[in-house]
Amino acid sequence: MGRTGDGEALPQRLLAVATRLFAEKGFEKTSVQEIVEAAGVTKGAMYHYFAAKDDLLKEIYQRLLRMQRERLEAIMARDQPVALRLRAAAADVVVTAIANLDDATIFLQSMHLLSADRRRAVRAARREYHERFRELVEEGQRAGTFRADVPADLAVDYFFGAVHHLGAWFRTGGRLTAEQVGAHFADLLLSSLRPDPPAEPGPSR
Amino acid sequence: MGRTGDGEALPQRLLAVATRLFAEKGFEKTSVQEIVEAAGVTKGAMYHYFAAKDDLLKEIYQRLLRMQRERLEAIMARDQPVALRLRAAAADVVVTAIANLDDATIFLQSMHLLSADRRRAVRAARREYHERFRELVEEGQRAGTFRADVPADLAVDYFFGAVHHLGAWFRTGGRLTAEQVGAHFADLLLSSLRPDPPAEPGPSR
Amino acid sequence: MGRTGDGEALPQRLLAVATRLFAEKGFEKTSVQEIVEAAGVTKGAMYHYFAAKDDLLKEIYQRLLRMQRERLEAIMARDQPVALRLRAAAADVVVTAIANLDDATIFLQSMHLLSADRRRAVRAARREYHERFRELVEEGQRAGTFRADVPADLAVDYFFGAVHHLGAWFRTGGRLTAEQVGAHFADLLLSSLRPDPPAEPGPSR
Amino acid sequence: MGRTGDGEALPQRLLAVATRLFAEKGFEKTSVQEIVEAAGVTKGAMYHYFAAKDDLLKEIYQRLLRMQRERLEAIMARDQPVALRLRAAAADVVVTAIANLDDATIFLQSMHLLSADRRRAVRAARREYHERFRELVEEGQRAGTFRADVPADLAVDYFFGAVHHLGAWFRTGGRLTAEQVGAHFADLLLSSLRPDPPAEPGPSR
DNA sequence: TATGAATGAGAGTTCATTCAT
DNA sequence: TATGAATGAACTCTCATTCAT
Repeated sequence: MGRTGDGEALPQRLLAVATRLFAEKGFEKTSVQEIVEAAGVTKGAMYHYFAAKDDLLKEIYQRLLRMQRERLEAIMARDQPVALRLRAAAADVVVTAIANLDDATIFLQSMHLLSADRRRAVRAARREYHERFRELVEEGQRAGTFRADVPADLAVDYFFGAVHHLGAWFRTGGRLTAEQVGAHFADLLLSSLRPDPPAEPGPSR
Repeated sequence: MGRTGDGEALPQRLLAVATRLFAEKGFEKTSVQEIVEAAGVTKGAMYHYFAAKDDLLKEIYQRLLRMQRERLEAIMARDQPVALRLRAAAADVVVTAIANLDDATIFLQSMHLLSADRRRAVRAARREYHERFRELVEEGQRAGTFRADVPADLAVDYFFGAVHHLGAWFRTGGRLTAEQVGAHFADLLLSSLRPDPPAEPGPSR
Repeated sequence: MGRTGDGEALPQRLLAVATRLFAEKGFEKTSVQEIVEAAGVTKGAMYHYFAAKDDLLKEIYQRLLRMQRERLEAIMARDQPVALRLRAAAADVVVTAIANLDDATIFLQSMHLLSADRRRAVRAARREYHERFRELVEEGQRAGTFRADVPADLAVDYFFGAVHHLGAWFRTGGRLTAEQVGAHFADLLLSSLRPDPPAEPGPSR
Repeated sequence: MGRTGDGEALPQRLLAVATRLFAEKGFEKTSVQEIVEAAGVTKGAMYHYFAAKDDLLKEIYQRLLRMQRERLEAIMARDQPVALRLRAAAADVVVTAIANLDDATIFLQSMHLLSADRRRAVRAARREYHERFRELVEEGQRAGTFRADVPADLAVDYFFGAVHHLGAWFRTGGRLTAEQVGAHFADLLLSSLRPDPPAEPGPSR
């Protein structure tokens, strides 16, 4: 069949189980044995679908990157002022990251464990994503909507640092909803890019 | 003796070597054997000073946290307007993190590998540090210097996310110096906390 | 059908592929998966024709032994002086071994991997073959054509050692052709069996 | 201590045990677990001395090659006619191979399992050894003691084939002693190299 | 203060084989 | 006649840690 009694294809089930365990205990502290036991199969079954434990990680990364990329493209294509598009994109990436907090946590904690080749590939994909984001910022800078004295890539890295860090403090059911955090983060980003910087001395060159 | 021919006490040398290797290859991929070989001693010597491999990690954390905490206290004690103190603190944490980028990288990548007890302890120390930072923000909010419609802790987490993420992109000798990045980050933080937020709809409750 | 598009019956194709791979990489380092992939089928198909991986080995052995046995019988049946028949048989076994060097290599390298039962059977078949060869030697010894102070079976083992070792050094396209090597080997065998051994002290008892 | 209660250093004991098991069951069918159990230690102890299972094989090879090489050198250095020296060398290599039949058996059966690098190194060492042997043959050919119409290297390969094959039939306590087999083999070699080859047609070029 | 041999538990991975379809 | 998902057992190797010296 290719299906088990649990109503989900085995590769997907293995991936779901692995995602949960990796987020809970970390990639290296999660043994293949634990994964297959949690999925109710044997190691051989897992190695039938995934050539190595690393592959599970790779799949999780690709899944997350693909989704974020698609959402960003959709937002960028809107017919709206650049500030609105950036705000929407920023809020959306936060909400999406929270909705897939396990994936995002794993991403952050485990990328350094990938083989050099894989790491390079994942980094390239992420860089490409950041560059799309940066284009939005630069567009606003050219239009005078955003201040131009902040390097666009620095602003983007600043923002994504905050996003990646969500897993360290955000708790579902806590004081703020994912949407509220998204709105706040977007607001902070937009505020920090407003022209007319504060009177205090900024960085001079 | 307590000193080896290399002019540094053995515990410190072990710590320095471990810091470099952990940052390079990750904590779990660095074996005790590699550490002692790089330090030019044997395992027994290491276990004489550190009860476990974990202890090296703990020491690295404590060293970083202690330093950051001391610097923050000194800045907070200044007799300056709150905005200046926050700006100074923000810029300083960036410069310090970059100056100790190995430590900061390890912090981020390996905390989930500590035993539950140790992790709790480290988290508590870091939370305390963040709270001191938050007090600055709240002081400014009460004084009307900073906008009050952004939760202070969210703003702090936002900022420290960016700081923790430095290791992912900052390169010594790159386009920007540590000081320039610190100034930019501080500027972005202060900008985002300015009163009269942008006209676009912010988050409502 | 029993035939694939490649114009060869599947069992034969599997055997041919396995022979090549076993000779290249060794029996144990060749996985069933590799064999079926190289043959362009799936595992199930192979297990339909061969009950076990061992069976492929058995077939290769039997094929080689059967052929050598048949050729030896034909030569022994000739109406020629015994020296000519032994020379012809010796040269032929060399040429045949070289023509089927993969089979011979596998024979030598992998026999110890067979199950005890199979190994016994293969050994018995080979012993029988060697005995036919020995009969030739003994016939010549009785007739005075060959020296009688060398045990016939020892001489045969000596010769077949050399034959089995061909795979270790013979290279097609090298300095000597298979026929030349066969002639030399036959010559060395016949020479060593000539009466009137050399003057130096032979083995005394 | 570096010594166990059994009065032999552990690396040597492991090597001895491994040699016996490899000869009995083959390298690949002997697990590391079996080796260490037979030696009465744990896996870790073995890996403390041997970086890999392969290393045991390498050691066995080197031990055998070193010994054979030393004996050959000693014989070649004698002040004797070349025929006597070749006879002595041939008889000695047989006796030595029988005295270390386990090593020799393993050599033959398992060399193809070594990594490419190691295999190359072992082959080079063996080739060098064969070349020393060949020099003896060539010396005799130049002196007219041996027939010159047989390529010296072919004669050497012929002889060593027979030697390598000893493990397939020689049994201690059987009809012939190691010394008798050595004498016979040497006799066969010398006989086959006698000048004035048999009247029957030899290989023509 | 330091050595390094040895442990013991477990890691990821491989693979011949089975079997429902 | 053939598929390929799944098993289960075994494999080599790693490693933090201990302890007699």
